[in-house]
Amino acid sequence: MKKKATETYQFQVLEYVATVPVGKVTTYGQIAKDLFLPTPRLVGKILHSNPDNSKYPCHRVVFSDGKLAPAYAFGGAEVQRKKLLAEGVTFKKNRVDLNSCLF
DNA sequence: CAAGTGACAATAA
DNA sequence: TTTATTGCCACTT
Repeated sequence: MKKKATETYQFQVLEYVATVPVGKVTTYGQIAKDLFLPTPRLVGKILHSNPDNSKYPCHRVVFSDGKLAPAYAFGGAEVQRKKLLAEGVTFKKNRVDLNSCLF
């Protein structure tokens, strides 16, 4: 696969998400911070424009509060919660325990 | 080429 | 604790 010289944040974010190990979750702000994105909104846009949501574990990306995303691709926040729980992510009531699962 | 849009986050009340 | 509002910039059309 050939990469264009125009390295958009898109690819970086996708790769970052792919780097997140199972049983861990990351927040949009965390990604933005690590990838030096100007704003966390871009992460959401990028993931929304994700070329292949099945290839990248976008379900491991949650809000900074530990809340799940409104879900557009993975079938719903409830489904996402169940999926993350199956991966070993600890949940706190309605939020992800970022204290232990934040990558 | 230009304008609109948005899987957010931080702050305020 | 919650909801509400603002700011932010690349991606999509």
